[in-house]
Amino acid sequence: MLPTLRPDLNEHLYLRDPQATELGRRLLAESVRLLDEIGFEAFTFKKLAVRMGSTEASLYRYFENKHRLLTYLVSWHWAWLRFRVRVAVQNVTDPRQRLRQALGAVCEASLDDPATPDFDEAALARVVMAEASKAYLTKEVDADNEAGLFREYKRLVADLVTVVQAVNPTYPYPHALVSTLLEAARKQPYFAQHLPSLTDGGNVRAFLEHLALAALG
Amino acid sequence: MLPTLRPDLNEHLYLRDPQATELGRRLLAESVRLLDEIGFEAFTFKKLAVRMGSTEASLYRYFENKHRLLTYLVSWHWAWLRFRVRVAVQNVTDPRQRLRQALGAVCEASLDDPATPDFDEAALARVVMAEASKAYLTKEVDADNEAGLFREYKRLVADLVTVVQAVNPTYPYPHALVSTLLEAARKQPYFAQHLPSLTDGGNVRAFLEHLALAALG
DNA sequence: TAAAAATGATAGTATTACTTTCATTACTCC
DNA sequence: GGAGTAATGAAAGTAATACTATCATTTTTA
Repeated sequence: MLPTLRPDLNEHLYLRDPQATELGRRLLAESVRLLDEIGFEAFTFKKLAVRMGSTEASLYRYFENKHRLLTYLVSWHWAWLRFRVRVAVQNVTDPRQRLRQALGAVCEASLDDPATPDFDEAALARVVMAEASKAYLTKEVDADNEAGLFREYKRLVADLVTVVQAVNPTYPYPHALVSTLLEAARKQPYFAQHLPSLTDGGNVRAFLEHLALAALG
Repeated sequence: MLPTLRPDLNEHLYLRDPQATELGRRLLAESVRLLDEIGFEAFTFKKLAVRMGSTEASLYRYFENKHRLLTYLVSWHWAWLRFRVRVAVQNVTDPRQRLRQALGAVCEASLDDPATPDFDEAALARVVMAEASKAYLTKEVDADNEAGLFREYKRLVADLVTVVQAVNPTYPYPHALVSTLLEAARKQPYFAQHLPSLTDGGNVRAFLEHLALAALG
């Protein structure tokens, strides 16, 4: 999906557009695999360079640091998910059904798209599950936000808010509900895998649907 | 509250019990302030040692690394919060009212306890808000869980699950609901401060109460 | 008061997170 | 086709991080 969707991500996310060159595209694809394997803390540009047969210096020409790269990858995921949500709700008129469809898309974000064999979207979804919150849980959050680095996430939330508001225009916490649902869609599968006593073993989609529809009355 | 509550935290969290010595207690108190000021990524034992007038080597005798220290502090917060939840619901018999009281305690976790002037609980609550998820979002999550490092959080969830189940024993997702509410209780104020378009500016407690009671029917 | 435990001082290592410089290769536009 | 420009690679260097080790000194305790 990455090579075909090609969303216009905020240019402050990178130093040189990684989608514009072969090395940049390999950087993106390989970094997802490496992040998935060893996690953000152990990830370094040196390790990535060795793996790619490139050099540290070359990779630093694309991204200021690994945190920016993570924010870039996560933003891409949000852009891709927003697209999937749009597709899922199109041609559906009933507001509740639209909400159900949207939540379905949000929960199925971990499936790989076979149309893009060189890009492992399931791996990216796992990376997002484990690392996405590290993109904004930093002391630089306000500066990064000012620079527009979280635009894709905000857009996704805004889209989902309209879906929620169509169900109940008087509900007083649509933004909080949507961000809570999105966080839960990523945290609950993580808990199911690693801290099972924090969840109920299974159907995250059913949980979110029930929660959202109950909240909206 | 730290000096008075003194919960028995899992001994794998530390190398030497920091509550047992004066240096250990200063380590805890100062690390909270430093984490609050500069964040987990910039935090080092060297900086903390300089600030405390101690040495790096001495601090490394208490905690294996800064990640363990963070997990320790966060565990302490959960133990403290669990205590507050217990106090908040005691003598309340109506299940719904018990749930409201419990959520109130969860949302007011950021208030300082004036009984402990040397320990800044409001700062710890801010640290928990910004850093707590980094305690378990690592590649070591399974090993750490095996070692019991997340016991306090699980206990808090378990306590809240009983409160939830008293309201509606047939609700199918009590653990998922509780962990979602707890995450939201920390994320929503963070969003309100740094990413306001992801929330609805304000009453997190009212949002959580409405959400929980709606879900439980 | 002697033994044991805790702390401090100092030094050392491997790795991380970059930056710099310069040579080489590749692309591009006239 | 050749000149100029941009991208990459190779190599080296730096400051900070995340520790560990050793040994002397202070503090605690029995």
